[in-house]
Parts: sequence; structure tokens; C-alpha cells
Amino acid sequence: MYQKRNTILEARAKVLKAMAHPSRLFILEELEQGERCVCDLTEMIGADVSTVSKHLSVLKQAGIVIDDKRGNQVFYQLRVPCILNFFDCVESVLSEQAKAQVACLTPS
Amino acid sequence: MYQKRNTILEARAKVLKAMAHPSRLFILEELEQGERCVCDLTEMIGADVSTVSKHLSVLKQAGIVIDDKRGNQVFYQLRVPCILNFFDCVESVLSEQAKAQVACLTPS
DNA sequence: TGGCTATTTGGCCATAATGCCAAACAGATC
DNA sequence: GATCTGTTTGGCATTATGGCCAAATAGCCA
Repeated sequence: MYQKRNTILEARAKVLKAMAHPSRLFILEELEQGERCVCDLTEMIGADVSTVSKHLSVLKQAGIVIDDKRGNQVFYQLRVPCILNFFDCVESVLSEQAKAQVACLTPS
Repeated sequence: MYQKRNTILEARAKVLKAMAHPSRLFILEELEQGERCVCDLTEMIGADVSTVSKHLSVLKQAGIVIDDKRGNQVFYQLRVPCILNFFDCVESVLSEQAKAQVACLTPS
């Protein structure tokens, strides 16, 4: 039973881990607008193509994006768009942090 | 402008990274039920106390939990409960994966 | 076929994350 | 103060991650 729960937690952790990188979050936000080829994303991110390709492969392996080869380029798109709803919540973590920091700096 | 966007993405990535570990997800689920002391969590997780303490410190630094020392024990609780809404979506990633796998194995 | 573009893969290095043990620290109790 | 319990911190070994370069692969077009 515990084993089963752990398996689920590991699967979830993998998905989160796949998202937990600035460039990969950037990619997800871009894909929210529509599909993008590797070359587009590479130019926007400003890293080596191989680096971007590896980020995309991480997202793909996690099941978050899918790829579609057309001609000699590969287009990626979101497979599970709801992924992005989460950020409202992440933002609230961040704004809590900000509030706490202000409270810390404000002489009471 | 790009700089600003990157700062935001880095902040979000930190929150996700903090969550992206099975034991830390376990902790978050437990805390959803209510506050827990380090000793409780340690027993449930079955790792060294120091390990669990470090996981908690990761969550705390990310702003996801807060701690409250009472007597000689420390109780942790969720600071941003909405964090858990996300898992419906993560589950849909996982079920998509499962579907794809089945489709792969099924002779067409 | 040869050359061109787009993408992925392998190799390597630097850095970060994980987990344990041991030691330090904090609070309670005697 | 001495000691016990609960928690955190430091140190270390192991493993994973991120990024670049170089090489391999795939599709196009002449």
C-alpha cells in the first residue's frame, strides 16, 4: 500500500521536476500560444540548440509536450495545457514570500 | 524586459523544484490534513531525521510551508494550500502517458 | 550523390541535489 | 548542572543536472 503511494508520488515528482527549470517554463509559456519549432525556441532562449533540444526532450519524456516532425523541422506543442493553471498558485507562493519580506523590513 | 521575465521564471522554477521530490510531495499531502511535527513525518517517511529536516527546510525556503516551534518540537503547516490543486492536472499528464502506452502496445 | 539546414546524441566538465552519520543546539525535566 | 528528547547543521560520498562543443542523423534540394 505504501509502495503504491510512493510510486504515485515518484511519478508526480517526475512531472514537477521536468517543469522545474526557467528555460523549460519559458518553453511551456511559449507553447501555450501555439506550437513552436526548435529553432524558434532556441533563438528566443539564446542557448545552444543542443541545450534547448535536451530541455524539450525532458518535457517530452515527462509527457507534457508532444513533437511533430514536418519537413526537416520539429514542432512541439503542449499535450496537457492545464499545466499552466498552476502558475496562479505558484504566484501566490511568491507573493506570500514578498509580503513576508516586506513585513520583515518594516519596523513595527 | 527579457531580464524581468527571466527573473519571474527563475522564481517559479524554484517553487516547482522544491516540490519535485517524492518525500516532499508526501509531506505536502500530509500537511494538507493538518500540521505535523518533524518526528511524525520522519516516522512516516522512514528516512533519517536529518534527511526529513532538510526536506522541510527546502519547502520552507521555497515559501510553501511555515514552521512553529512548540516545546521541543517543531510543527510544520502549509502556507499556500492551493499548491495541491495542481495535482489534478499532474494526474492528467500521467493518465495521458498511460493512454499513450496502451495505444503503443495495442496492435492496430 | 553532395551539400545544406534542422535536430538529436555523446562526451565532458562544473555544479547541485540526496542521503547518511556525527555533532551541535534547544527545550524540558530532574 | 546533567540528561533526555527533538531538531538542525556540517561533512562527505554518490548521483543527477545543465551547458557547451563536436559528431551523428534526418530531410530537403540541386
